[in-house]
Order: sequence, then C-alpha cells, then structure tokens
Amino acid sequence: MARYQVGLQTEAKIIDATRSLLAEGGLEATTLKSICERAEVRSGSFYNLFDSKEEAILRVVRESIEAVDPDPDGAGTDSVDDLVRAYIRFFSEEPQLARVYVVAALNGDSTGESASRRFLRHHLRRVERFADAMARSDTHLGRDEATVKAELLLGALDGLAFRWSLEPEFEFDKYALLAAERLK
Amino acid sequence: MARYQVGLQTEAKIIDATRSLLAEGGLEATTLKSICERAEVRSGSFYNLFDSKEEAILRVVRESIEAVDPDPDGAGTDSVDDLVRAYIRFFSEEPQLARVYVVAALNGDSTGESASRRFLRHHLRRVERFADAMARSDTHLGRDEATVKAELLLGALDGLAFRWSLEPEFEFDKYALLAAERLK
DNA sequence: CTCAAACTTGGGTGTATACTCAAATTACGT
DNA sequence: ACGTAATTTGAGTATACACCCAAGTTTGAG
Repeated sequence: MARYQVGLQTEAKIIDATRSLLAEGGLEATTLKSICERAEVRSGSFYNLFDSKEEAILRVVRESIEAVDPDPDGAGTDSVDDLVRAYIRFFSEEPQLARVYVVAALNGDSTGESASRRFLRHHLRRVERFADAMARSDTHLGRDEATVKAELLLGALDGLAFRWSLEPEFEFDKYALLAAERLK
Repeated sequence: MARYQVGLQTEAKIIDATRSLLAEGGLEATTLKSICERAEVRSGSFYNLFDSKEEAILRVVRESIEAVDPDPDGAGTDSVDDLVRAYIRFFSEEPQLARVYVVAALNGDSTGESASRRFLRHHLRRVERFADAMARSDTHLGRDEATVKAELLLGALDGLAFRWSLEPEFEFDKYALLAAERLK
C-alpha cells in the first residue's frame, strides 16, 4: 500500500493506464509491459504497490461494476425510468469504464476463475432492483412476473450495450429508451 | 491440407478439440498444448495440417457464425417467428457452438484484429434479414422503422444469449420468445 | 509390391509473459 | 538536517507460449 504522496500518484497512474488499456484493447492488450509503459513506471515500482497484475485489473473492473449502478443503498426509491436513465448516463459519460464493464462481463476465465461469477452476482442484484421498481409502479404485478420482466429488460439493455461496444456510433441511448418503453 | 484418410481424421480430432475448448474456457483455455492433448496429437502433426493456431480457431468460429443463421439464401421467405425460432433452436441443439458464438463475439482483438469487425458484418446482415421479415409482416412499416425494430429485437436476443452463457440454467428460450412477442 | 508423398514424432527455438530482488534514491515525520 | 522507511530502478528468473524441423513411419495410387 502506498504511504507517501509519490506512491499514491504512481498508484493512480497505474490504475489510469490499466483502465485505458482495458477499454482500448481488452485483457489481451493489458500486459504488465504495456501498463508500465503507459504509466511511465518500471515493473519493480508496480510490484511495490500491487501484489499482482490481477490486482490492478480487478480494481478497475470493480470500479466499472460499481459505476454502472450508483447509489446501491437507494434501493426502494428509484423508478424504472431512473434506473434506465442511470444506465444510459453511464455509457455516455463514462465510455471508458463502460467498455471495461462490457469487456469484463465477457471474459469468464481470464480474471481469476470467478470473474463471470462476480458479474452474475452483480447482475442478479440489478435484476432485483429493477424488479422492485417494476412492482412498485404496478401493484397488480406479482413478484415473479416483475423478476421476469426485469430479466427481460436488463438482458435487452446489456445486449444493446454489447452492440454499442462493437460499433461506438451505435445510438445506445435511443435504443435503450425504446427497449425500456416496450419492456417495462 | 489433408490428403489421406488419417490426415482427415486428425484434422477432425483437432477441430473437435478446438471447439470444445473454446466452448468450455474461451480463448484463454485454447492453447496449442491443450488442443494437442485433447486431440491426442503431437504439435508437429498439428502444423502439418494447419498453418497456425489461428486457423483452427477461425474455422470453428466461422462454423458457429454460419450455424446461428442457417439457410442464408432463403432470405425473403422467413417470418420473424421463423428467425427467432431458428435462433432458439441453435442454442438448445448446439449449445457448444452457441457458446463459441458468444465467446467469439466478445473477443475483439484476440482472433486477428478483425474478429469483432467480422462479427459486426454478420450482425448487420442478420439485422437486414430481420428487418425484411418485419416489413413483410407489416406493410405500414417503413424500411428505417423496420431496421430500428430489428436492431432492438436482435440486441435483446443477443443480450439474453449472453445472460445464458453466464448461467446455463437460464431459460433462454422462454425469455427469447417473450422478447420477440413484445418487440416484433 | 513399390515408392513417393503424406503423416507423425518429440526435442528444440525464440519470444513474451508475470514476477523478483538487491542496491540506489527519495520522501517526510521528528 | 537526520534517519528510517517508502519508493524506484533495471537486470535477472522462471515459465508458457506458438511454432519449427530432421528423422522416422504409414498410406495408398500405380
């Protein structure tokens, strides 16, 4: 752990380098060498602050997972529209983190064996939150039906997000709103 | 290229090994060593039949991309339901190829620089085909509107497919039908 | 049956990777 | 300013990877 100012700065440079590399070229491009070059740091410095390459990558991945779902304690107040808007905002305001999010979701094995397991847990939490919002807006809706609808909407949103990662010109926001309108 | 029977058999064993490895552990797990071990072949034999590891992987990826969209010449006759059913059938009858399909879609860089470009091209062809079917079933629908609807439905289907790849128990068929019903 | 060509073998090459460490330098509480 | 502990350096280690090749074995057309 960094204790001095310089150490904290180096840590930040390393995290920045890791994030941009993950966003640009996925795990493939995120080697120790490329991280150190971009961060302008020698490998010994890296290992003075991080136990492994994994650790740096995991920090960035966690950062992206948390960023997609802000205010996790606020559950019980957001509407479906709020949640969808937050998702859209994430993609337009944090495209780099958003790309990391998509990349992370897909690489099951690479980041420790449980990367996809972590992602699944995160997804299930999100489904619950969407289902809550749906049940709140329609009192006739049973819990199970709300969960099904939430899976459907989130599945669609994630698919559109993936589509956007294939082609950044894809109007993710437009399609996300359409999906929400028809599936909520 | 294989010329003798034994050569063809070895080729098949290598392709089978590559496919199952890709399905089980993605590109990460698909090393020359693991392919040769599973195919019960020495590396020299591999290189007698394939120019590179890439070639074997690409063959399997292409196989999966073609399998998801059968009868590509039949455009102009299928209904939206036909297309959705074909997609669902692919996932239930060829789960291994389906997993390769999802894995391939996600790994932009790894299989040559244009893996995601190839996937995008394939996706756009599919969008057109879905849009055709939609325009056919609803004569009031403009071409652009049909394309938008097709992107929406295919995005949702791909998202649900990804969801299934995270958790094989996920009832992909059920959700795919629901999505089609609401988005077609 | 013959023999050239296809196929197999398995050790060997070169390169990239993640990670280590002793020695030198720098930061900062006292 | 001093001294300790944090930080940096860069050469060095070990390992995994894709790929090569000379020497043998097997195949199958004529």
